[in-house]
Amino acid sequence: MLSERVYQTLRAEIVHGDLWPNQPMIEAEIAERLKVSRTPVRESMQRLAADGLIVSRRRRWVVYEHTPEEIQEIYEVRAALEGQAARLAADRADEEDRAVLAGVLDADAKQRFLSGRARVEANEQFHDAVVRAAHNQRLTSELIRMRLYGFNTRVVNSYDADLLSRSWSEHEAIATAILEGRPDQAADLARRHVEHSMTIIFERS
Amino acid sequence: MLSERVYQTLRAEIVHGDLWPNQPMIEAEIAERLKVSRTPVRESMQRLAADGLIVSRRRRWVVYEHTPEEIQEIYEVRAALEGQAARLAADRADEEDRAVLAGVLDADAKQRFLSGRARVEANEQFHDAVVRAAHNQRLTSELIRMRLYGFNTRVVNSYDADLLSRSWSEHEAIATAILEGRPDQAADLARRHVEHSMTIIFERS
DNA sequence: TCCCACCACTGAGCATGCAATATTGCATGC
DNA sequence: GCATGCAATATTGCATGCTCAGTGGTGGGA
Repeated sequence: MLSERVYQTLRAEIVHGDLWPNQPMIEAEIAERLKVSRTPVRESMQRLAADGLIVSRRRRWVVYEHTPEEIQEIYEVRAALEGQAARLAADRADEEDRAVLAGVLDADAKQRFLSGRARVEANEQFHDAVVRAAHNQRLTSELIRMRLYGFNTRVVNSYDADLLSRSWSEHEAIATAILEGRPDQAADLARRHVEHSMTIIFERS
Repeated sequence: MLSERVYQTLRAEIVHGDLWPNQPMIEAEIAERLKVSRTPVRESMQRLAADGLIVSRRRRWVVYEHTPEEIQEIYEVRAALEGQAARLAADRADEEDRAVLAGVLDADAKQRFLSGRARVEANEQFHDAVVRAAHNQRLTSELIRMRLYGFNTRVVNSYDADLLSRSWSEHEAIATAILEGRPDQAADLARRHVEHSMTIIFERS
């Protein structure tokens, strides 16, 4: 379906940062650029608006700029979900999940993360490994929705060496709690990990 | 906007149970019934599909029927969010929140709930009071999304006197933890409360 | 009688036209 | 020089027509 393709394209452009907050999104312009009619573009707009990525202001679509308060709120929701993911992972991780989790935390990955070369990717891989071990598809998709904002990438990219190191230790602690089957502790650590990264955003700005 | 009105109408019809799972939703039919053209109906379909309420099967829209596994997944997500709401409420509830929370748990409300007369409403009022005290708009809207499924209402309606009583006690315990400012305990109790109601669905079916 | 092929029909995907409305720029007056 | 009102323009909201895919029904042959 064209409308699906348009939606994916626009969403990627917003999250990746090609389209900036407050930038107007003009139906006809996008339609021409993507070589489709306005109809699939309109349908994509509805979905992007439901995702909270764009908003209609005075009969115009613009990329939405989240206020600091809203970013904090999103992080609080995400903290709850990452906590639940870690909890369920500690209960349910099978052999394959454990292998994946151990894999994303090996010495090689640590080097890449701490050096900053692939910090965003390594970070995502860890959180993906946890959520995957939770065996809950809905939780997975909700967490993807929460990570679907432009500001997430910026956060991890703003870490200095000290914070990268601290963040990695937290990952290790969460993984250990999961692998050793301590759901309450895993949930607590994961929640605090997200809360911690949240406070960093606001200290910096 | 017509498309907004159509969306609200259809969503309400699905959640309320006027439209049944697997029932086909025909664009032209709905357009005629609601006296609008097919365009706003199409746009509503996109949003309903994003909500997971309808699904396109072989080029036709039908009301989606969640599998038991998916219902369990949704409850696990909701457990995490209600837990977080209770945690934040324990940290942040102001005088007005406390009054509301006490109000929905007074002797009169208890009577109405236990007698079964207004069980669904009283249940929603309690959870609303908690989420309101959490002072997090995003968490509120995510929780509303989670309660937006037809099966939720059916759950509370299937409670017998014993379960109603047990459920009320859990509400009281959560409220106490919030009012006395014990976030960890409030979160734990709220999460277990949702998990508990979840297990009931599956024991019954 | 049963099975298969073909055809008509239903309904969604997309394009486009038209109307309504908000915005912008310009002219005019104070 | 600045404010105000009007006209032109930009852009969305909605309606409708066309096309194509999937479905079901019907007729003919084994």
